[in-house]
Amino acid sequence: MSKSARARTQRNRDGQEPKIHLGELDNHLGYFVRRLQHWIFRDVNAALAPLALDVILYSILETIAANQGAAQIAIAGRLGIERARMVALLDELQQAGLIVRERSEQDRRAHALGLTPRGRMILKKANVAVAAHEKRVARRLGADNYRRARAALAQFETD
Amino acid sequence: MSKSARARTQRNRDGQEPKIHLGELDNHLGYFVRRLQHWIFRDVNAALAPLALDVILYSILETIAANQGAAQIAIAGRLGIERARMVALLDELQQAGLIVRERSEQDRRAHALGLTPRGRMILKKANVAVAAHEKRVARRLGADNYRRARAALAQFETD
DNA sequence: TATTGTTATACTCTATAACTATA
DNA sequence: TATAGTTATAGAGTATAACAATA
Repeated sequence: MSKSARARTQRNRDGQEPKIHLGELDNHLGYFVRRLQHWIFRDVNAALAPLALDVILYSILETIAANQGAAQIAIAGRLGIERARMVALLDELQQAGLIVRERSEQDRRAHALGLTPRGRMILKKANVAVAAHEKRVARRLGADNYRRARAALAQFETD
Repeated sequence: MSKSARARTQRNRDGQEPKIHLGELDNHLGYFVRRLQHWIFRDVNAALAPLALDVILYSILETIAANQGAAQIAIAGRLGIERARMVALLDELQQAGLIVRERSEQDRRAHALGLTPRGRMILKKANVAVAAHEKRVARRLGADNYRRARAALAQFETD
């Protein structure tokens, strides 16, 4: 190993950690997206924890609310959740008394999903918590950056 | 269930799936970030697969290259990887002959990480593949959106 | 006492395949 | 034959705790 390389394993003179550079990663949107996503994920989950929800359960509740009577596979497909995994997530929401699964009259293979009164009440509280989280994201990112990022990313459509 | 709710479990007249709305999710940066991150993750991993790498192994290689001689914990900390998980990832890179772990002369607990000649060669090819991926992201997002998103997100600093 | 690398464990997430009841 | 929901399983990712060597 070169002398300069060896030097980087040491602490600096002032006792600080040596600064780690990112190389090409600094030019890749994917790195920044992953870093932001990680922070957002933890912050929003902390915000939802008092309601016994996480961001996935919340997203399912909100999507059911916006599409009363939709089938499991439709909600799962829109949110990018495997239908096999959806089963356990809906079991959880149902056991918590937040949703109902009724057999669809049009297609008796399908379950028509809906919120219970309690589900609507919890969702309302969740939306308050998530709005507060969203403000933290905006403050953290800076108001202008937040607006620009949201505008830019909102136009991305998955296959 | 109401008649309108019941209607949404059906296909439309033209046989198309009924459109699923996102409700409040449409106002949350986190939803867009997650969606983009998912697409990027799959695309970059497909780009790196021919080199027997994924985006995590690539990120480690690139960061080692930019910080020759750094310790495992320093690289792991910068990339947000648990040091326990780092062990298996470095095992993989070492078995593939891409990196070396030398005992640090300054701190004999630590491993000084470095790339082998083969590691440098593979990393060079990986950076070509990732640059092509980055162009796909930019095209998919639109050149302006891509620039705005990168500029906005680059300023986000994790704790 | 604290830290680096390591091992082990448990939990979650993802991806598949197969089964049932319906279409 | 194909689809919606379900069950089961294997692999990957994440989070912890504990240990040996070293600081």
